[in-house]
Amino acid sequence: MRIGELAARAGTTTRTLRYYESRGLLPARRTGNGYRTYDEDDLKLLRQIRTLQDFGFDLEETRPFVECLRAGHPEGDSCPASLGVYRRKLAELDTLIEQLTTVRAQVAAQLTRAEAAVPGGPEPKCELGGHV
Amino acid sequence: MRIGELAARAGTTTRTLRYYESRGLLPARRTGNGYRTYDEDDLKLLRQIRTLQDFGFDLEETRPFVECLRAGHPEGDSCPASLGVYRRKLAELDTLIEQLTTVRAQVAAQLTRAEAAVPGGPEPKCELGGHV
DNA sequence: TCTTGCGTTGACGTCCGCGTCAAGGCTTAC
DNA sequence: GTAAGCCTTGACGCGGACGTCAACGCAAGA
Repeated sequence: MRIGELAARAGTTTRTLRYYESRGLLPARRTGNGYRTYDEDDLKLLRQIRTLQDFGFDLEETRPFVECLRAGHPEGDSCPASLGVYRRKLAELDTLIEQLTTVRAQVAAQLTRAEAAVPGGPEPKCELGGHV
Repeated sequence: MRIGELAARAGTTTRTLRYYESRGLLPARRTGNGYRTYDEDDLKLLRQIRTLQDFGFDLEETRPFVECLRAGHPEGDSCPASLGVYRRKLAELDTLIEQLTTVRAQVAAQLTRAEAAVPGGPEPKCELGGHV
């Protein structure tokens, strides 16, 4: 199949596929007239990449999975290198979630304090005891 | 004080201060020779910006806080607009944390599944019953 | 006087994953 | 024949918050 069809079947764009190729992630065979050609295996590789991208993996982080599939393994994560990426991503996510949770708490505290200092805030849920 | 001193006192760079000025966030007075001049109030504004930046606020999101201080209020969050930014940021953080938590769970599940399929993973904590 | 160390503006570089032309060639349907 | 719709490469744009020159001016101490 050609690039347009592959892109459509994977729910992405031709620009993206050419970008992946430029990164050496998804090289393409060529027909006589210079058109890129892909097969079902390429679609599988592409879907692996897209799934990981949707998870927030960097493109480079998808490379071990792609190479694993290309090496003939049934799944992209059937190789130790892929597992390593999983583990590093988990640690990264844990750190990030923890940081964001901390920030969230600080912002919430600031909001509470500021709301108390400026009672005339928008949308007071109800007037508790305050005779106006 | 001049730009270098202000940057040092706020723990940032002159480039950053010029950038803020270009965004209209922290305009500077000028001396006769064209040098930027700042006072203690500017330092306070700058610290407000930096604190919010450290929390992950976009530069534009710090603007209401800066304007609030410049309007003479004791704190950057003494104004309704600032409270609005707090609330939007909280909602944003909640959404983000939730998404990341979901992704984390999915990645963890993938890792568990893949580890089971490829038992020869690195660093087995201990050998349970497996005679080698 | 000369060097050092401030300051100035302007402009390009960075990172990442593409989007969006531009200018042209191939193929197919009408 | 020709128009539509695919393909090709190349190259600039974007967003955000600056970093990093370059080329210059101003000021103060040895």
